[in-house]
Amino acid sequence: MASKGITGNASSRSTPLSAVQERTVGAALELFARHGVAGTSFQMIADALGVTKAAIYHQFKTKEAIVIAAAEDELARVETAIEAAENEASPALARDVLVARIVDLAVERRRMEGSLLGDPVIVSYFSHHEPFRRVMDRLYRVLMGDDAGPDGRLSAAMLTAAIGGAVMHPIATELDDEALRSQLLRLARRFLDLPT
Amino acid sequence: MASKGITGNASSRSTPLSAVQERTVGAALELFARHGVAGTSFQMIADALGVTKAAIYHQFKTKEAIVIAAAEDELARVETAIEAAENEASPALARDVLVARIVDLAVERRRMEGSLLGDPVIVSYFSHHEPFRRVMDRLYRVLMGDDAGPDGRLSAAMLTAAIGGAVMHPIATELDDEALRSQLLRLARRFLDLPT
DNA sequence: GTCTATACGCGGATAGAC
DNA sequence: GTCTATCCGCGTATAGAC
Repeated sequence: MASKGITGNASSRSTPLSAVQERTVGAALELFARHGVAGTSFQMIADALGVTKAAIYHQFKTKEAIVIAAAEDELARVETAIEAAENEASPALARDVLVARIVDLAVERRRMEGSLLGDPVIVSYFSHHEPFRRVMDRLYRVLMGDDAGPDGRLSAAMLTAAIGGAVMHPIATELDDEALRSQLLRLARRFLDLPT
Repeated sequence: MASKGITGNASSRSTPLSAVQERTVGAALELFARHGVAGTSFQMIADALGVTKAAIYHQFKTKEAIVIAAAEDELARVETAIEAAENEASPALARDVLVARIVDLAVERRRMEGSLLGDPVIVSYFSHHEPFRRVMDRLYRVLMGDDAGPDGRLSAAMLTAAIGGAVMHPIATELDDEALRSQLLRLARRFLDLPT
């Protein structure tokens, strides 16, 4: 669950992370999920890793750097899903696969999605982050087809927001993973006008 | 924009707020929008109001209390929208009105929605908050009809998450209010299977 | 890379006078 | 209700040894 198999050549990351850094980001991610980004301190991350704060400063110069690395880590997961979809035989199949994988991802990582996507730091960072935009572009192209107008991008944003937002919604708290997954999949497909 | 006309009898708030408290919440809300909940300190709120921290502590015993009051303020806006919808002549009309008003609300308050809905404090507070659940129930009843199965609630959650999430999505940053509004309305109606 | 030690500032919160 | 003053703790960050 921590840091294997996310990377590959998928990562549109500024600087590749060392193994130690990956561990740090993994620990941070788990803490972000429980306490929120702002609610997670260097001290907590250090404790979780069994090292001192100073040790972490060696890998990341600021807390923001960790947050961004974590966000890029999550983005890489999405990229991996997109790549899997793009390798499908037909556009229709690609779309099916992608929707399913996005839903899986969101459910599996329910706690992270919220803390990260909601964080002001991340939002502003990603809004002028080229790699992020490219990922969103690929995403919406698979989802909406090449012929999607300029509005396609917002549709994709809305769908991902819907999925990401729904899993962290208070209402979803009561549902177990399986129920949540099947419901989301059904609703997402309806949003895309696919047969349910 | 600050504190008029939101209340009425709509407010399912624990304790009604005094005029001073309303001012404080208004200022807090604006700061939350810009800096996030965690990024907003008592000091900042005090500065915005031109008073000292201690003065604020007289109105709210903890920072959490302010956050909750702010969230309830936003919730009251939703309630007002629901009430307006419920007063419509037909269920179909009610649904149309509600969708439109929810979209309006989200666009108008794009910055708040995100900071608040994403905040861990709010999420956990609302998840066992009866008034909030009642509001969501009324919401989904208007949107989905009385005959909505047990899944109706999640559908409503997903729709509101979709709208709320889309407005704070990095992609939406580039759109002006009017474009965002019309796009969201179109997509939301499609989600509900309404004629576009 | 990791440690100990230390600094600095700020945020949350309280006491008590006006 | 608002002020001044003050406490405490924690988060961020750096220096310098191992």
